[in-house]
Amino acid sequence: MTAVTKFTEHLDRQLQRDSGMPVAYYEILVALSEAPERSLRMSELALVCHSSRSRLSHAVARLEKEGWVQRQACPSDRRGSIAVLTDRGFAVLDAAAPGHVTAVREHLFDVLTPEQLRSLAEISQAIEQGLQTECAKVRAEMVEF
Amino acid sequence: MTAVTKFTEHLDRQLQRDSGMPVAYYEILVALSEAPERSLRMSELALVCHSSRSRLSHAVARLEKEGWVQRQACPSDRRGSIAVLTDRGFAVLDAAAPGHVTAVREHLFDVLTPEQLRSLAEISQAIEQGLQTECAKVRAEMVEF
DNA sequence: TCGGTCTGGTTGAACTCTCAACTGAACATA
DNA sequence: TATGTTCAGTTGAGAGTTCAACCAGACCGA
Repeated sequence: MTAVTKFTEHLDRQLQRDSGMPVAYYEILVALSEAPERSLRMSELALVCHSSRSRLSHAVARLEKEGWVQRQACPSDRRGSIAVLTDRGFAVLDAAAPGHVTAVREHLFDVLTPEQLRSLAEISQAIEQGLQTECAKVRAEMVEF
Repeated sequence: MTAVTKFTEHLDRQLQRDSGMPVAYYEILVALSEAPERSLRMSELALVCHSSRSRLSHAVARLEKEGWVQRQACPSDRRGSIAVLTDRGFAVLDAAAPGHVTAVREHLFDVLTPEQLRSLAEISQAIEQGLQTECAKVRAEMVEF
């Protein structure tokens, strides 16, 4: 846990300092930039970013105020709304990416052997699966009520 | 990162739901409970909890309002202040611990093989050391000014 | 002993996150 | 068509974190 918190804190500080945004917001921009048309429905975006609807809504509001993202109405479902990465947003992301990528490589990939990286991938997957079943359990409990 | 965020979110939610406190505060109580006299200077406590002074100050203020911790003046250094775990705080910790420990075992130790646990320990140490030198680098830069 | 600097700790403002409540649209069923 | 339920997303309040500014005590060289 110490390693993880130090690592994420380092990344967060780096990105905040150099690009004025927390990692969570950077990830939103990345997700949008990789999507077709640089746009995603809010719910999809929440899924991709492992974020709650509420959190994403607040975050996108901030990104929109910054002029990095725009919200559009969804034509097929009038409840929906679609977040689109603007050119300015793309430019900001483009400027932020190298520093972030370097930081990740420097403190994660460069300090581990290929063997350790393989092992870490397996470990992560095991933990994730363990929690997956947990989430299913919780959902099952919910249904009981 | 997905595994880590899901894992910590799960722990946080569990502790918040069952004991009304975030993991960060639980860790403060644990640190105090393990210290001699159940008390530590704020700076020591910050070190043990990997927390900034500011964060700890706010957190202890909240714990004090709850009646779980008390602040005392430090006799040897009049700048210092000492946080002491109260009996009520200890009782709360005692009640919170089993659930938290179970959650950690269930989703971390039980899903990994002994071999994977050993590997994870090594990996974590490597990452931490990599960041240690980084912190030293930053500190060195600071000195330049 | 006097200034300058460093250290321990606190504070307030700005920001992010969480949680619960809410709006409006879609869907199902009678 | 009316009614109840589910779904997508937003909102506001409350809580935690961060950052920078600050106070007061300790330390140190002249």
